[in-house]
Amino acid sequence: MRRFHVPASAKANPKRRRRPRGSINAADIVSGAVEFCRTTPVDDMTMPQLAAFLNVGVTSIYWYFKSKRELLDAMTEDALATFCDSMPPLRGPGWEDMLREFFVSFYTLLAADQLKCDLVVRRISTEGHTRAIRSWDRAEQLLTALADAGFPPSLARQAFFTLSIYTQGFLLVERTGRISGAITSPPAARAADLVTGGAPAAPQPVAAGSASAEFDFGITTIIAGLRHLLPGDLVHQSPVEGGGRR
Amino acid sequence: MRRFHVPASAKANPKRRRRPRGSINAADIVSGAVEFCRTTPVDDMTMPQLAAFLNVGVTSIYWYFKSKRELLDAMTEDALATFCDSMPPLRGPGWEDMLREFFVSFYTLLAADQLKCDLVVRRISTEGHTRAIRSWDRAEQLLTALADAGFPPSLARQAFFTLSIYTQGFLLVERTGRISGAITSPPAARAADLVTGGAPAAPQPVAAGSASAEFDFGITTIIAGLRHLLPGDLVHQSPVEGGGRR
DNA sequence: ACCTGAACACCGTTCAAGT
DNA sequence: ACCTGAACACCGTTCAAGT
Repeated sequence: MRRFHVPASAKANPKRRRRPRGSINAADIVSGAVEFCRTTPVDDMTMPQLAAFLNVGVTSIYWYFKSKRELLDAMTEDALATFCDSMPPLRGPGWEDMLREFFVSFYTLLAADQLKCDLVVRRISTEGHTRAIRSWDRAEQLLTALADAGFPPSLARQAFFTLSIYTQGFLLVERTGRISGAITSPPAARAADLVTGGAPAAPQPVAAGSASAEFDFGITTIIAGLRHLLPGDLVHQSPVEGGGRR
Repeated sequence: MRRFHVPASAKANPKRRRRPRGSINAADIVSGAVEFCRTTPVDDMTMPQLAAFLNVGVTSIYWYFKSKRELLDAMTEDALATFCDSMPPLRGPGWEDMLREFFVSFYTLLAADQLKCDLVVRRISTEGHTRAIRSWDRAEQLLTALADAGFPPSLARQAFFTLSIYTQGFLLVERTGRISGAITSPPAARAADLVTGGAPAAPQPVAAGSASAEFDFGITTIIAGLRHLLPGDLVHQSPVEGGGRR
């Protein structure tokens, strides 16, 4: 008997009343979106969903961000800032420990935070390479330390780049693995299985500890390889005994 | 004066006439989709767009694939098969050259084919690790060769895994870099630049040759690191003499 | 059995107001 | 100036036929 049909999905929460003028701002939207993504993967975040979560009209978001892309960029900026802040200071006694600790922190921090991982890793590769380091003092310190250890600057940058790619690759592979978790098609499992190498033993559910052990293996291997490229080529001037370098 | 308004977008090409019974099949759809993606990135492929390209009703696709996901899986299966076929046989005289050639081919093949890269790299990480190799004979050959060279099986698998992660990481970073190419917001360029390490000199347009040189650096470094883990530890049998653990 | 347009619930974004 | 619902063009998918 009703005259016009309003589909349930179309009318955003009818209880909500018009908000007063200054009741939201860009920062609130970003932090709200971050909070929303503690529950839902960023890729599934939707403007209407976010608006409902924030208790605003969808259109209001567009007053502060002219597109979803721009909002995501702001979230990324945010994630990047807190990520950089939470990276511990460098402290290894030698360049090898410094490198290892840096990238282990890098990995650990992002592996523990799904949203930060999605945002930061996705963004990281997006910019030019050379000027990248300049904007992050911790990274620049690392390069300086490598230079002090005897690496020519271009070698130091390549070393950093290699470790960075490996770490990002590890995170990305872990992430996409998590997402598409259980693949639907059992008949398609033939060529589908590929390259990925081979985890220790666990067939499917890779334990957190084991993933980290696998990560460490790569870092250790790369650092061992870098040792060879040191111009002085002292390699590791006594076998192991001392527990390694100095 | 027309009685009903049909929006232009809604009526799929009006010239097209109903197709006869057996005029399409799953294989045609997959190969058509692959052809379509020579022009458009997979991520932008749309069911209506694909249908128009194939000159079928959208719904017809759903007769053969019950979802877009399933179609993409079929395309991936396809890409994986031709990718495996085009991997050249192993031939390096030693394990080091074999590893290097394998992963350089891996990289080169996928770097040259946007679609294959998107599909294969995305899929690769999706499956369990251990059984992955078993399904690809070339990979299994490699592991056998590593075993012959003296690597214990679990070490061989970890070595393979590390190189694989690095290669995938490199491809992914290159790919996402290409996609979001020119970022919209110049003011956001601050913390946005991060980690990525530092390409030789080119500010933005990374030359193909330079990317490949960067890739090679990482492969070489990792292989050099692996040399140290050989149990016999002949390393390069002079400077280090005793070598390390055991 | 195979092919199809209309329709549905959703999305990102814009328009044209309301305050 | 800031907040808003209605509307638009699109998407993936399903329905209810047509042949």
